[in-house]
Amino acid sequence: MATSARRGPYFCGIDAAMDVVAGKWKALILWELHHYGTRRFAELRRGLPGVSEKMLIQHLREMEEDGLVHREVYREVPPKVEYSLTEHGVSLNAALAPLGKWGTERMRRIGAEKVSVDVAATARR
Amino acid sequence: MATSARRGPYFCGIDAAMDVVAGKWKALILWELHHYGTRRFAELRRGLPGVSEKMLIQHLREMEEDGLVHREVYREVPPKVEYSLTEHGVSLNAALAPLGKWGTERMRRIGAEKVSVDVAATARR
DNA sequence: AGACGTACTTACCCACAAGTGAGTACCCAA
DNA sequence: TTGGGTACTCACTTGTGGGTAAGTACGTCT
Repeated sequence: MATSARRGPYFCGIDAAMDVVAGKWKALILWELHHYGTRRFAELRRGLPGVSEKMLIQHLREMEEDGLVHREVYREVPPKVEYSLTEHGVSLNAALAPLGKWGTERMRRIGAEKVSVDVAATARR
Repeated sequence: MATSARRGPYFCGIDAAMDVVAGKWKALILWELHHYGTRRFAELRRGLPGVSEKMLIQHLREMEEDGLVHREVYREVPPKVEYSLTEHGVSLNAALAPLGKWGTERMRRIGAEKVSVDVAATARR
């Protein structure tokens, strides 16, 4: 089956961290979960404009395997699943903060634009 | 021609930073250049066991385009090219430090091993 | 009765990141 | 004269990350 579980050997810590964050949407998922604390599948899908259901699930599963997110299933009539960050997910998110700051600075430098839909969500925090 | 130059639109700062760091060897190149200050092409190749010449050059060129590394050519009999970090490269590397720390911690947790050759190369200087 | 919402799974496809291997032009040491 | 070192370029191939679209099982809304 596809991806995940490289689990080293790594060249260094950054390599190990990147292995876990690599994937088009993982950093965003991390950020969403950190921001909202806990989110349902469909909420995440709506929060990440452009993500496909396949990739969302795949990434969530990998991040669960890597111990970054917690998956809570409620056996209810309309299915309900809640995702949240584990302590490792939280600490990873914290470790990503300086990188995010650098990236924001870079966006300012090169005059890159933001994805519009996200702006609303970001502006509210 | 291949890669590079996505230049947004980005979802957020992390997205923008990842765009620049994405690539199998970029973080390692960053680390090497930061560690040694300035390195020649062949030195980098030897310092990153397993990298192909094609990828090394490709990544170096992209990082140069992104304003992370400086390329100094000496028009000498045996060609000589020196690579070093720009101030943006240095600051990016600094922003990656917490991530590296997190990754190292994760390696300890899951008991991942390091690539051996790198250890020797690092120890030697 | 049909559309829509929940949370997925499965199959198929393609673009591109990355690997392989050879070639270039020049010089030096054995 | 063969081999190795400098720093690349170019053509070809492969692996896979990610996209698209459909199906599933159940329930409510209109």
